[in-house]
Amino acid sequence: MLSFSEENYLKAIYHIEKLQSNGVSTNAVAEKMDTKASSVTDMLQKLAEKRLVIYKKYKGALLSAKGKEIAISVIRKHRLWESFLVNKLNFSWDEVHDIAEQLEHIQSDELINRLDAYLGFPKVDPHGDPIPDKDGNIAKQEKIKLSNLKETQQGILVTIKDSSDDFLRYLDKKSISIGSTIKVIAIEPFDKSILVKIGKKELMITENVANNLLVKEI
Amino acid sequence: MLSFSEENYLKAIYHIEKLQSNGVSTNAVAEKMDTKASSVTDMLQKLAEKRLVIYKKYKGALLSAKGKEIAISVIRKHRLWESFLVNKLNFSWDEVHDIAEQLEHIQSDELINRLDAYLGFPKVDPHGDPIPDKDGNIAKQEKIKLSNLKETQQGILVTIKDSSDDFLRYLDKKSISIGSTIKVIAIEPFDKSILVKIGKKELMITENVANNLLVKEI
DNA sequence: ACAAATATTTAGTTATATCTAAAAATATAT
DNA sequence: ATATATTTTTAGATATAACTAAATATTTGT
Repeated sequence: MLSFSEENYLKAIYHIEKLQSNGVSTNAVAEKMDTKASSVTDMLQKLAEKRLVIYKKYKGALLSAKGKEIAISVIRKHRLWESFLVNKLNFSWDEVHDIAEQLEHIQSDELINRLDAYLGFPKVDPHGDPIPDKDGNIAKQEKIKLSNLKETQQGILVTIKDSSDDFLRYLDKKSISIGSTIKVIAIEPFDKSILVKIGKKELMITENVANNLLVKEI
Repeated sequence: MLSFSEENYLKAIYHIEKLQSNGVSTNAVAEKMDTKASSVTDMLQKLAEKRLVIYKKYKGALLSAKGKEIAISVIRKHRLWESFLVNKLNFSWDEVHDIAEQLEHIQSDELINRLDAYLGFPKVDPHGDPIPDKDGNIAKQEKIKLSNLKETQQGILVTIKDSSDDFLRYLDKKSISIGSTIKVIAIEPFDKSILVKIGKKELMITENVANNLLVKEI
């Protein structure tokens, strides 16, 4: 059985792999895990020994099939627990991350499969991210950045890329949440800021904000 | 913040304290935790340093007010999670212990209080044990051993003292479960075995079994 | 009361997961 | 292409929570 720490490393590597197709660098993992590069090297060596990553000195790491399977199972647990917290315990979607970070390490396949059933086999979590099924299959999502929409197009907000507290608070203040329908009214050519309509209100957002809002086009 | 291990020690000491009013011995803790006496000594010294137990060399340990508070909060979490697993996810009450042992260490007051509300503020868990409230108050339960009942008396099974797998399987096979109404038909003077009636069936149980079934007299 | 048995503690070891500082490899820039 | 900068690894240290073996304290039985 793996430690919390090992599971967290596998999860981090998985997420980084999805962004860059090449090997995952020590530094990238260190940044994601908020730890030191030397600690990452130690852990990569250990995970390589356990055949969970393929690791070449100075060349970074990639998940093995087994490592990927474990990473996905942790992500499945994380997203199902987030769904539980929001849908059953009425947390708001920006409060649940830290608790789900703990719950994702609970070991019991039976538990997580029953939780899945109890929630009605949800396809996406409260942030709009897809929930892997029992066999590790993940439904592909057509998500594009809000900044890729053209004037008059609209989308449903499905994912927040930057999940820093500051950004989550900003969204909350502006009443922007997962599921919101957002229409692009006008794009300012000078700084790419965007005038959008959310519900009945019009709002100006920066390009940076628009890059961190992923929508499903409708 | 305390480690899982520290929390488990506090919980073990709490349970042992309830049985013997004097100081909790190193050996008693070692047996309960399935570890070595020397490991217990190490931990008691650490917990004493953190003012969570009062510890005197060779004299055993007692929980401080703070230590007791933490122990009770862990027990509250354990019992609420067991209630969730049984009442919402349809686990049977003999399957939930190991999962609850993990869930009891999740850190979030908000989570546990919302879970409590979601479950309807239950007073007892699926084993019949009382659930401490948010402030650490535990309702007293009038529980007596089935072996203390006299002929013709009856009780509702509220707690299983011995929770070994073998015993739980025995009870399952005999269809004895928390909430069962048990009537004492006759007591054999020779070996104190008891003829009981559970539902419509009569059944002979040994004194040992009767000592491990705690009932609320009705 | 004292020897034997039992319980407890101490000392020293191991494994995990982290860190800092220094060394080594790789990438970059002129 | 070579010096400089960056990245990565190694070596050595720390903290936690276990363990074993040996030492010490307490309890028990005669």
